[in-house]
Amino acid sequence: MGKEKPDLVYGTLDMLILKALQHDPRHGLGIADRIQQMSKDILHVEQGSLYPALYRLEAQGWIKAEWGVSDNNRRARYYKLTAAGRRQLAAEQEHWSRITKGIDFVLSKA
Amino acid sequence: MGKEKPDLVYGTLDMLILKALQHDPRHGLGIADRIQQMSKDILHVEQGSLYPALYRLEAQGWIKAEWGVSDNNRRARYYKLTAAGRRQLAAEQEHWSRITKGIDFVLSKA
DNA sequence: TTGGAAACCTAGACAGTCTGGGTAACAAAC
DNA sequence: GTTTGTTACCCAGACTGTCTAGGTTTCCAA
Repeated sequence: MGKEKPDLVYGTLDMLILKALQHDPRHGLGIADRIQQMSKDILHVEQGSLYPALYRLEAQGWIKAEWGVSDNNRRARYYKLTAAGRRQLAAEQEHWSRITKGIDFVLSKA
Repeated sequence: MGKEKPDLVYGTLDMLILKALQHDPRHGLGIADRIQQMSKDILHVEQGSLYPALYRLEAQGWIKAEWGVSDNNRRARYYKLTAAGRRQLAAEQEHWSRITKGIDFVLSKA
């Protein structure tokens, strides 16, 4: 009943998507599934967050899209990481680890 | 030049404020200073984020305000944690650690 | 008496997420 | 061969939290 907190941290989705594409290209729902799986089912990505994020990332030139066919024989848009995307991923990880370190300093005060 | 990433993670401010009030009451700017200091200067809280957050927290009944006088002899609004606020802090820390664990699972994949 | 700093406050813009819709295409069941 | 379910994509609108950029009042020091 209570309003549950989201299972995502605002502002981290772009980073997670880039990470999910690190090795192979994937289509939208495949990316969401992969994030959920990699996070051991802790994180969950809604479609209404996913697609806007993908457009953002594509507009920034961090991923590139191409139409293809999914395992289930349906048309699907495959995204793959660009070189700039790789750099961006590194930068975002860097930033994330820095800030979470700050938060953890605060939280760990007795 | 480049648009710097914020030195705060969206959605964590409430938790940080509650944490900063854990032991003693403090006034607004004092809370911001304390967060910055506890985080070893990694985090920084803007006034335009701080005050709205304080009203939110007060409206939720997690903190309680009282007018007082600051060290510098200026009038200041001192906030202190309520019992509900303490519970809330615990819940938010729990949630934070759960979600960041998920994110770290994702990021740590080779 | 002017200036700076401490402390508070607010409006408006903005970004990212979520809810809740929707379409199209294929597969399987009947 | 039509219905039903699933996969995959898409979008509008609401909402939340943060930031920018203003502002006021009060105190202290030059």
